[in-house]
Amino acid sequence: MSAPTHSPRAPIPLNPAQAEAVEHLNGPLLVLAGAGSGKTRVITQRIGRLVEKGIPSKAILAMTFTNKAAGEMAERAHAVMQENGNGGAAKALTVSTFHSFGLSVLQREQKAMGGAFTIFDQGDVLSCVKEILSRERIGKSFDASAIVGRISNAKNAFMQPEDLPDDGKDEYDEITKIVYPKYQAAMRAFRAYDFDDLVCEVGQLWKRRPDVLARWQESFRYILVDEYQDTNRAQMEVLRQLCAPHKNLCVVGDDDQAIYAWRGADVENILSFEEHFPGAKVIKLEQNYRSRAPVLDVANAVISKKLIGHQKTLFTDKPGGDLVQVRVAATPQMEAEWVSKEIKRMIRDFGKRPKDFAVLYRSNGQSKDVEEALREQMIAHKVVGGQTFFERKEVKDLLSYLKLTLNRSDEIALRRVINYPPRGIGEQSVEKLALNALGRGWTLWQAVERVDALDDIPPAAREGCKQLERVMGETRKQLLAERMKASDVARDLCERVGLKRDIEGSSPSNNAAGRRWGNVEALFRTFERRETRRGDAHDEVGGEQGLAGFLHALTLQMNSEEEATTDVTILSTLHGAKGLEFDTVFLLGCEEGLLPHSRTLEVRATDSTPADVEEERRLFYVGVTRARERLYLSRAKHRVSRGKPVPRTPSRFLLEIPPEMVEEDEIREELDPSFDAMNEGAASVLAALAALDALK
DNA sequence: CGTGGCCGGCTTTTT
DNA sequence: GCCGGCCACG
Repeated sequence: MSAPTHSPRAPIPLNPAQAEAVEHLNGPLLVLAGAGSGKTRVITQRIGRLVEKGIPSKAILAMTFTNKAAGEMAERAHAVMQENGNGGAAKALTVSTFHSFGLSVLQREQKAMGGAFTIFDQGDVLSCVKEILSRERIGKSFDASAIVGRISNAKNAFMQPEDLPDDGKDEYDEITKIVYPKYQAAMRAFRAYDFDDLVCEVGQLWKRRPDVLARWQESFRYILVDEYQDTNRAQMEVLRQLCAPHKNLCVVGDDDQAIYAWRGADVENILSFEEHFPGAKVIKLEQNYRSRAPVLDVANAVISKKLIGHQKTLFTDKPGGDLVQVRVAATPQMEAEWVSKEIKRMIRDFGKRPKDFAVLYRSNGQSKDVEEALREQMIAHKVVGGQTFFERKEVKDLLSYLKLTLNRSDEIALRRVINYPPRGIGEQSVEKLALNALGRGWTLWQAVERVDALDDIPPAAREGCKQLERVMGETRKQLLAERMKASDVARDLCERVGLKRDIEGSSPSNNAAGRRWGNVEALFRTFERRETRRGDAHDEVGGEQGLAGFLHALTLQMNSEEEATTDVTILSTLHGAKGLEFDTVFLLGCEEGLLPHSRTLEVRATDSTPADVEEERRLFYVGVTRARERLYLSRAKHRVSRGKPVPRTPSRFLLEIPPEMVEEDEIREELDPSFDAMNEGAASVLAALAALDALK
């Protein structure tokens, strides 16, 4: 992570607004913290202050949005306590995301009910809904992911199946009204929770069981929430429940940085905080400690055009700074090439390091050209986000076997591996098993186990079922009875099902086989790393609990392969860059259709969230405010989409910036022979465009 | 039942 | 231009 949001300024005293926020300890408090205004510092100082005042740190709960943010905040809070001489209290502090907090509540409360449960990721949820659609024989050609989106929206709004209106606005509302209850029933039968459940099932549980709620209210008497603008209705309800008796809720956020409405976040939470929590105090932090004036001017210019929300204007007392640079390239390839050369130049001429730079863009697909160009210039870099490792087929397959070992009701995991590697249980046989299960009230796994009691299963499939049952039985024994380490269990399992053999046999090349098996081995290593790390004594490593805990953690932090990557240039989407800051920021693709993205410009029937161009504006704002010293905004004049070259127009946000605030220039073509190969693609695009023009 | 090839569609952001 | 789904064949 290359975001030391604090280091050089730690000794600077709090400004009056910050101090007020730190000292206001009791009752609801809303801190409207502009970008770079020291909000994390306010939260951590406030935690330190609470502890100084004698509040036991175990009664304090700090909520963040991402795992990364949680880790950072815990670290900084510990540092503050250390400074205050309360280092001993640090361990008992709880800093977690809403999702992992929800998980631990459900885990603790359901221990009595016994048994492991599974967390479904997007892919699992999608399979589940597809399964329901086909089982229910609901017409045809519904977009399952659109339905998933609507269900998720309902959950985010803290709505149960019966809370959905009978008269939906469109056919997707209607189909969702039918599917949602069936989906919930299936999830409970599978002993599975989806991401949204981790929050709203807690709210539902507390609603049903005031006695349980009372216990949690007693254990957490001071709540702090970061990035409050990104919370959804369900999260707000959970907070409201938790704070009901003491009202000690401090939320920090910035409505100008609300960029997750598409995922159910409700800006109303921060806009109406004072209504939700009567008597709330509101404090605005407007002094920016991060960026030079020219960067801030652009940020203010963009955000002042917004239509709703709390008005804030950031200011700085840092003098000087370079004018914001706007660059226009012929193609995205040339844009990327220019970025890489500019970074190289600044490293060479000004002693900058790779980590001083970030390249930001709207969508993951834009990273490819930049990666290539940076590789060409030999600049160390890292692409954040862009789901990768845990999405790989072979990784998901192995994880499914392990999930199934712990929770044999997990039908999605079972379906994934029931015939992988092939063991004679084809699609027809799976459907027969499922039908039998349905008719007899068994789970699918029970149908596999009791295949002898079924008469319409072909012999090959019958054998396959017995084989699978044997494999799973042995694995379960190793894990539960012998309490073997997860890494060893996983290795044995692969051996038993012949995973390596299958990968080698089914891969197109030796190379591909090596890579795929390498992914499996990487997963082994991930297990081993956790087993050896075990600094936190309360985490069991072996056996059922150890594996279950680890699988949950893996699902909740899919893409954080947290390796201390230090001195590298960061490539990230704008969403992924929130909360980070860099010396120099390149914001690529400032074009209509990309930023704002075309998906928000043209509405589609399957959309589950109303498109909002204002959110794109805030996204642009987030990108701009990541820069400390220098900011570059760039765009390409032509881009290839769907195989065809398309002329591009500058982003409306670019046009809204007063011209005197920026310096604009064309990126001129370099006569560097080593780039001939790269420019070939660009040249052919230009040639095609010329041909197109000639036709007209 | 399993495999390979062909055709078609489309492409945001993530706990 | 790429990936994924579908169909036909072995």
